[in-house]
Amino acid sequence: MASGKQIDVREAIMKVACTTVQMHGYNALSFRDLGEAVGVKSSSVHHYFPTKADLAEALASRYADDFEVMLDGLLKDEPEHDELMKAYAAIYREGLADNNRICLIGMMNAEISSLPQPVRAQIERFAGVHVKWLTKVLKYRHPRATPATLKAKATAIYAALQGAQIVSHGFGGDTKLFDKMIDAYIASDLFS
Amino acid sequence: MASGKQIDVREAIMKVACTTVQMHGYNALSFRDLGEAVGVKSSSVHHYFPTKADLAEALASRYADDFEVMLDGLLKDEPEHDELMKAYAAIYREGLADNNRICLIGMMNAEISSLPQPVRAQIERFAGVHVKWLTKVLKYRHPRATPATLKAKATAIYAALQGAQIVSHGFGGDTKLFDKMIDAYIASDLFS
DNA sequence: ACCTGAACACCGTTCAAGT
DNA sequence: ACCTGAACACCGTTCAAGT
Repeated sequence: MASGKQIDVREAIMKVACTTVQMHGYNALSFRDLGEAVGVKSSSVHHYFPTKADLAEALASRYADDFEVMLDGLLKDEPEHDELMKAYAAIYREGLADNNRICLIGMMNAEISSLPQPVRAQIERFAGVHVKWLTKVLKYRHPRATPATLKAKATAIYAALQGAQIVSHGFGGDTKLFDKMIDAYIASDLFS
Repeated sequence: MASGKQIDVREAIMKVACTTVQMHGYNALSFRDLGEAVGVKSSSVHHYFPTKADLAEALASRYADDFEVMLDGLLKDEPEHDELMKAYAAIYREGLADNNRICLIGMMNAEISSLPQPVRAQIERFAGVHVKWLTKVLKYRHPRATPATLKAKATAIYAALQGAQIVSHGFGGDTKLFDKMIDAYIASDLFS
């Protein structure tokens, strides 16, 4: 049987809130707009998320969870290194192509000063998930490289993609610009 | 003789506003706080900058101007390529080390949806200044490379630095993290 | 449990009024 | 020219009151 209505509303709030933050940012997110979008008053939104920070924490936590599953899924078919890296870059590209959305955590990185500690913990966890995954992928390519070297490169790749996405976001979600950056990353061996 | 008081107030507003946006973002910038910081009421701030967007445009425009001068200044002594790139990366590092500030335009890239066209034009001009300068630097190294290849690499370097800075910003302005990313960029030949 | 309206101190903006 | 207070519709948040 289907879940109660309260879960639907909570779920609807999170969906709208996530895409809104990805498009416009945490500070541009309004509880009144959020309520209107899901058909309740802003005071009802507070019933599910007592404060805006609580909502941000829930969004960041689930976003990290989803990426952990998604990234592991990419490894299932044991694809080649270059295909894996292209698939990873494609994730960032898809956000831009769909209403000029950027990574939720990329946006939160910029707005970090507005976000309290529990949200920051999720932001760091998200980065950890990405760096761990990229380190794993790089290790197959460079089995004799030191863990520190692999991790540094993984972190650099993560940052480079966040940067390519945010700069492209500033240019109206220009996917052609994004593609050129990715090609240049590949040409410089940053991805290999 | 010294300039009139109106210039001092206008100048003070811009200085405080610039660092505030670099630290907290455009959407976190308040005309009331701004007035309090410079000793006037918020309605007086509107006398110098009719709207918040006008202030943002003035900030972005001057920021682009300042970088144009600063970057050209780096070429004056005709330093070696590697030194130039390290000097370029050091600019981003300095912001992080000073109250976890990020590039004004990097922050505006994230908050682009809150910014009207005149501000976006300055954001694009700023990116143009950086890409043009980086292309020039890269051309000395690769005199036979095509303009398109050089520009693509220059754009990728610009985005990679923006990303390294924003991710480090999310980690409390962690300059050690930033340095590791830069080292990985250098190791992968992204900067050469 | 879920929702609401009213209140509070905030926000950008406008404007008539001061000097 | 420069500054102000008051008003407007917004904002997150709280809370007593409903069902």
